[in-house]
Amino acid sequence: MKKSKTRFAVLGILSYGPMSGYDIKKFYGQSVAGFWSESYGQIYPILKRLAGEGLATKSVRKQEGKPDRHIYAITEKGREELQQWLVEPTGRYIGRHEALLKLMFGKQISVADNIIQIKRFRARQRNELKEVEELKERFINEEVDDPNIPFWQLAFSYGEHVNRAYIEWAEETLAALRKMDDTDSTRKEPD
Amino acid sequence: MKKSKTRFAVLGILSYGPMSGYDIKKFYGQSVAGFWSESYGQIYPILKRLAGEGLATKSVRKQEGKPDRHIYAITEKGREELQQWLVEPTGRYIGRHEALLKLMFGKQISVADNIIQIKRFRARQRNELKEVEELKERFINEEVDDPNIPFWQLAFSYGEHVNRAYIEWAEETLAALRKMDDTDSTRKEPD
DNA sequence: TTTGCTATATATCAATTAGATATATAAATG
DNA sequence: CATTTATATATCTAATTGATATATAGCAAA
Repeated sequence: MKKSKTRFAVLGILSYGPMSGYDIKKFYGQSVAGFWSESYGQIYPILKRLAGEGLATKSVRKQEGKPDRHIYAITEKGREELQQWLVEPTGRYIGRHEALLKLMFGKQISVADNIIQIKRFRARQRNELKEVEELKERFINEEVDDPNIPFWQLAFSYGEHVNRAYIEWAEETLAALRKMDDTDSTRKEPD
Repeated sequence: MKKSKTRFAVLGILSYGPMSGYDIKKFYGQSVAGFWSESYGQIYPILKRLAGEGLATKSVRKQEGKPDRHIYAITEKGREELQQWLVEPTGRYIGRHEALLKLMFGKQISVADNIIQIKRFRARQRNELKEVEELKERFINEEVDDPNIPFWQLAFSYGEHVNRAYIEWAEETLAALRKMDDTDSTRKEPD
């Protein structure tokens, strides 16, 4: 059977403190944007399941105007299961960068079109890099006093390394593409 | 509605020449191992669908002892749809490296255990790097004369850049972890 | 001032993807 | 002689993604 990573992504966040599904989604859309993500479609069912299994407890905080907040807190049993997972070896991970897939079929389009795609890729990763750098700064200087910060910094550093690698590769790839002879292309020139 | 990347991963491979589902799976498990993957669970249904939509044609080659080979070939219509997709802008991609997720909850385990995990990560990526380098060499020297090789080389180069970034990050992370004070850890020392 | 956007919140659904397994034969390995 | 690896197609469950539904409030622009 397959093992859900989301289950532990949720349990892990709860180790930071009691939270709602909305909070969890926000965390994975802001703080670690770029190197992890989760969707409501899994968060809410998993929170229910965790509560059912005694790995988390649920409490409801009523609010006026807005929907009630369903707050989940990790239990001792939950923390133990989390720790057990944390020390387990990790399986192989294969990413799926669409830009790279497209490049593999680059011969089907013009060199110019390939260049456009790689430039788009570079632009995106430059932007992601900028965001990670800002995030990193934000946690160094002002704000928040959280014992998990040292580990988040390691994650930000990951984002920096990987995005820099993407950008460097894009530069090299652009240079290589510019040297390519367009007559190779299978694609028909527009009439 | 969501857009399947596998559909184009299959169509794209068929642009290299007629192939069976088995061949396609083999390609995504060998040649570009590490930066793309596909499963039978999608390949076979998609091949059928592509044939149904006139984007590919099917022919059966009988074999003795072994199952028949169902060979699919891309049609002109299929090539056009592929090219259209190739020039489309690409959506944002967020990877999910389990090792990184685990690190975010690193405070829940001992520094020593965190180090073990990062070492495992480094070992894996070192291995992946070695494999990419070998693959790259193999296509430079001997073997195969395929017009798509220049594009595969760009993909191999991607693998080198990214894996090197992973490894460098792991080194830095190990250094940072070794400086960390273990008394922070929430985890109880074994009795 | 009303329209649209953003934020707060929970929740569900269909489509996509991952990973394992079933079936069957031949060749290679120990 | 037994087991593993390779050839092949095919299917199934579970996990994941991405969009949408529902409902209220605050804010800014047209």
